[in-house]
Amino acid sequence: MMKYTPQIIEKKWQKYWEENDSYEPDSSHDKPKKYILSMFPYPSGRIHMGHVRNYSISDAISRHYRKNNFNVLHPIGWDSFGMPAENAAIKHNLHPKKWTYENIDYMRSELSSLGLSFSKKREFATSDELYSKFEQEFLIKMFNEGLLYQNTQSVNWCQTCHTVLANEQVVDGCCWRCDNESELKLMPSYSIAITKYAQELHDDLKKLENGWPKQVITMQKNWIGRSEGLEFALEFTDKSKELLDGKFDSFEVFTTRPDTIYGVTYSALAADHEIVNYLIQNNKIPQAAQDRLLKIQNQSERDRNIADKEGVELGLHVIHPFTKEEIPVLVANFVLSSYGSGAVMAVPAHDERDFEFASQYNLPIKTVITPKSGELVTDRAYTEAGLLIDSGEFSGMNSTKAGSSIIYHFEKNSMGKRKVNFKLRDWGISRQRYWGAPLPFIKCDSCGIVPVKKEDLPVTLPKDVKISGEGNPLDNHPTWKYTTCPTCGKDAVKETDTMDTFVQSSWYFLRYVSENLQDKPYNDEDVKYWMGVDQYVGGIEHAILHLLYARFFTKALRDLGYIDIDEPFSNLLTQGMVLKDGAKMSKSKGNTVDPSSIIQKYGADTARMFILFAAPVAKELEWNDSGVEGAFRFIKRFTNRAENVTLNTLPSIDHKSLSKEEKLARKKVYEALKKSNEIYEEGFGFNTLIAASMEALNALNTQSNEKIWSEAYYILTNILEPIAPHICWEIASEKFNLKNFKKLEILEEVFVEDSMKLALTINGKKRAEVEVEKTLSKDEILTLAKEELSSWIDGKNIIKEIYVPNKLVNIVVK
RNA sequence: GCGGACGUGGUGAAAUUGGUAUACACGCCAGACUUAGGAUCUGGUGCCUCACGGCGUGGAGGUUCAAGUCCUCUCGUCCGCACCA
Repeated sequence: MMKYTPQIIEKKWQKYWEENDSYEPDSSHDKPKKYILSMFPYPSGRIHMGHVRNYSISDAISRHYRKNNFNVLHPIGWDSFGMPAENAAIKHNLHPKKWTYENIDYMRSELSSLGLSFSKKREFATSDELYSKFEQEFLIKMFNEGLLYQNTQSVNWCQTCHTVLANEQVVDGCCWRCDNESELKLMPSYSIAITKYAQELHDDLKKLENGWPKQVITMQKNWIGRSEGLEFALEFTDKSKELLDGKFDSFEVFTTRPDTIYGVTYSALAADHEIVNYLIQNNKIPQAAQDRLLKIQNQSERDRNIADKEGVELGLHVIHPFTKEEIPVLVANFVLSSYGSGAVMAVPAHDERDFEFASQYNLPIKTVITPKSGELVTDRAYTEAGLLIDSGEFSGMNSTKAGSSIIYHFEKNSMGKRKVNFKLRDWGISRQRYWGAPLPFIKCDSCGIVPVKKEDLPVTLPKDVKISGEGNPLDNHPTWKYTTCPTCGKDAVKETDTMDTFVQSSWYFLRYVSENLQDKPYNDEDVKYWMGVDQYVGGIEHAILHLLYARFFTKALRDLGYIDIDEPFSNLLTQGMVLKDGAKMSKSKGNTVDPSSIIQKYGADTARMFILFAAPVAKELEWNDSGVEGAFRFIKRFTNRAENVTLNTLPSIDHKSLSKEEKLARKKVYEALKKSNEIYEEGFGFNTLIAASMEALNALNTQSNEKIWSEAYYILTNILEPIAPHICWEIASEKFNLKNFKKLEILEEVFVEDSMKLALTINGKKRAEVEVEKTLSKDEILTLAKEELSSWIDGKNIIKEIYVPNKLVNIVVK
């Protein structure tokens, strides 16, 4: 009897795969390819169950396609820049680089204990200087093409730590490390002009509809926030122009509801609109109003979101473009300067915010849209479409038609134009950090910002660095930043900001397509062959940021002439979280399960099988120790029964001559094979594939035909190999010399049966079951059914008789 | 508030085109083997009922010979966005 000893056989096969380079892709491009990618890990120190789930899924997919004769690329690497390394440096006085690369070594060994079929020769870390070199080349190109720029913008700043905080590092308005309140500060920083691609990023979501989860597409759509409308200028009255010293004649507003334009009763500006700033700087409004404006200006985004509506009168008026009435201009705290033109036309009768604001400040409310049917309500804003009233020549039109007519009118008379606006903002990539990729620019007093010369790349981090948590370590370094200007040769300083780590993860999938080239990031032929990623697997938490940035980078690199694809990830699978006791596993909650201890106790195959069996891949997975035991027991049983295999090849079997049990066993085995072909095409239902395999083993146990056992293991070790590779390699090599690891044909004959089971139902309710020969006619079957069901029919009228072949008979009685 | 997803046994979950609800597993119960069992094997297990039978996929209606599946309304849970004009 084969004894199941995962600790021994798993080591054995891992060593074998390593020594034979079993999972390196072919360098030739002859075969059809599959690029299977799991989101690369941050080397935090140890792997967690989320990693196990992620890589178990991508590994199963990779192994499946490899056996089906695809050339498979399934790489792994490390997203290795980032703040935890600096925090470790502060806390434990470790150099970030040492901490990071030691973590990588440890996690690499943890991952290999899972038996993952990674293409290891392409492994790299994003903190490798070579990777930075190519990335810096991309960034310089972006800079030269105007896709990367520097400006001064408002950032989250911690006064205590003297550093900029990323949005996600501000927790409840406070610095996540020192807990002091974070504030907004104007600082020079680098931004990538992702907004130039807003339209394409929006439009190309259509191309992903079949390959990406709907939810992710929706989230990206919302984030990009495309909206169509009308942009036009509101002109000041002469008196107001005078107040503004003739500096401003008008300002632009944007609306998605041009049909409501006759309902405009006031206009609102953002608190930091340039006109408002002019009024403040030139002392044109009372001190009290200025104070309130400054207060609103300095409010953090978070405070602003929860604040009540607040307005400040400016004493300015504009002229309504149609009615020529004078309407007041105010500052409203809910108007954002970062969206549209930072100013709105306000229609209180048909916009909730405008209504609330108008009620609060006693501004007029003028109804111009009525519902097509039903009563018009006036105690709140009516925001639906309807019919226009009191709207001059547009009265009587419906909203949609009026909207386009009004835009047409504006365009014809050069008063305004159709406009598309996006919520998406440019991507600020400056971080005042040490452990990040340096920005390859030099600041020169005479020449401004100058890219580092190509031959001087990469710009690398200094090794000797003091990381105290205060200030920017690169800026504080005694010598690092001093250099000379590449253009004029005068003294200059290097840029001391480093890049957001999302820059590295925006193109790592391109680096994998070639094997560690030293002189360029990748070969063009390799990109052509391997891209796009056929299956991307990762957590839903990256639904917006990473996936949007990577999509953008792909398009930008395309336009810069580097690559020739539009979208990087053809298919996306977002796995669910791993929970314990109903909550996400986390150290602070103390509900973690360490993958390594599970592997030690049960083996990697058990861990992998449990995690794929316990829930559908996209759903949350509740960790359950008894469930793990169940997976372990199945693998043990599967191993023990292998003793019934006596033939070392696929036997030929005369199906017709088999007993009922034997036929059923074969059918279950081939059903599992069929399932295994289906799930990789659609849905990745590993849970049902494993269930089908369990059913097959249960059915096999009811008979003892050696041929059937041998055939079954020939097939089952093949289809379970992607899930539990070690034990399947062990059994398949022992019994079949691994000859069964290839595409297997489905024998349709095992599904052909001469009899069928029929449910006998009365009014749709199952009352009996019969097994009948398939040769019986419909009438014979109905007669038989009525006999079987006589006790239910007697004394009643039969109204209808329905026979569905292979399924049921339904007799309708009254 | 807006948008999306989802509600099936004690638990995780199955269920082609509408066609036998609860596959598979966990747990539980009983038995076998055993010095022992938290190992292994066998059988049972939706709920109510002694039984006949009845009821069952969040709830209420509807379509249909037939509804977990389709339609309408409703309740609940989760997720995302959240003053974007």
